[in-house]
Amino acid sequence: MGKGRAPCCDKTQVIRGPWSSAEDLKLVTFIQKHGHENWRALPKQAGLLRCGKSCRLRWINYLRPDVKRGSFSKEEEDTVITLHQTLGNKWSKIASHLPGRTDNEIKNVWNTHLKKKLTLKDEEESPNGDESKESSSISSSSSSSCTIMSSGKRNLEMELDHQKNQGSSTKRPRITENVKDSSPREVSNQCRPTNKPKELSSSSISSNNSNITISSQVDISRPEDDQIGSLLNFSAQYDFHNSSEEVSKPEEITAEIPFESDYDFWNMLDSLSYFQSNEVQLENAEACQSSNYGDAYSTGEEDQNKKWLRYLENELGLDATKDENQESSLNNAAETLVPESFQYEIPLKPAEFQSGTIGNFHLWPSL
DNA sequence: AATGCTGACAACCGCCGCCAG
DNA sequence: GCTGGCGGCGGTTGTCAGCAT
Repeated sequence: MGKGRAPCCDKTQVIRGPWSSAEDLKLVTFIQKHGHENWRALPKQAGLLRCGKSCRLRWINYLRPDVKRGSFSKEEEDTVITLHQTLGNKWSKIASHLPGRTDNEIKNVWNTHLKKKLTLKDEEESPNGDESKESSSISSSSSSSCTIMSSGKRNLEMELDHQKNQGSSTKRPRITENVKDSSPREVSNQCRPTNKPKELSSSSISSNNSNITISSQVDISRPEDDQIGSLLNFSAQYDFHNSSEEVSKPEEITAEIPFESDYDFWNMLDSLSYFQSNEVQLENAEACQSSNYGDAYSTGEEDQNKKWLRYLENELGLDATKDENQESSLNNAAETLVPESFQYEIPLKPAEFQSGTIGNFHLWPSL
């Protein structure tokens, strides 16, 4: 009534910007337990000082267990290009054809990579400077683009291959040496283009598994960066396969933990000294592995949850083995894992992350 | 070594469509 | 049929790592 649309949330009462691992932990834990029937109410219920939309985006684009991360394969890129010709900027529709890929990710890939490639190709194909060429290839649903694409596609594929061999090969995952925070940028390093993309797929035991295959995307060259990703594999107690509806009914637990493809990953973890020195982490890693084969689930759901939560803590670097402070911090963190309590506070200024700690929490192991 | 540029991507913003009341 | 709330979508921005100079 003359008021206009009410804002989705009070901007002054919510945290904005990159998500901390503590927030991720809260969100994942809450959704795992309660699902996400009401995004607007979720932040308050989960003890998060975030906008519901922000929670939703964070979950869908990053925390959701079936999100496939890492560089796009040539097939995926081709699929995006093809679908974009017919669907235009309907990223969500395009994403629906690429299991595990989010609309945001596809949009980013298109805007930063594919669009330029197509433009370059078109210019090469039509050096006469036909003004229509660019729009025909880039424009969303132009039917005329099919002609150009059909002729340019082979070149595009070659170029994509070339680019993979050159561009991606020189890319390095971003180093978290001096961790400012646990923002997605650091966490997402797990799947940045690596110098051995082929190895990634070959290391996957279940790359053709239509089920969750996030693990196959893990950049094994930086296993320590895969903390969130791997924990989310493990956290997939529900059948997350059905995208956004996956956790709406928490009671439908399938106890499915698609972790098998991480065998090499865990072997690599074993070879890392700092992990070797961390008994808790190894213990939980082993528990995680055994859980994959169903062993751990014989101990009951509560034990599963505890194991998962402890694993979660370690994956997030909430290392309890260092000293008493950190141990008590772990206890505090564990409390936060029980959604009923919602006892600890998130608010953490970015500066607090500079030393790699959040308050008492040890974020990442220093290398 | 320092600086600037570029690419990549997470996150935000605002609009739209659906749906319940 | 109207209204408001909510989820979803697409466009845009901000930030930072890596690279080039």
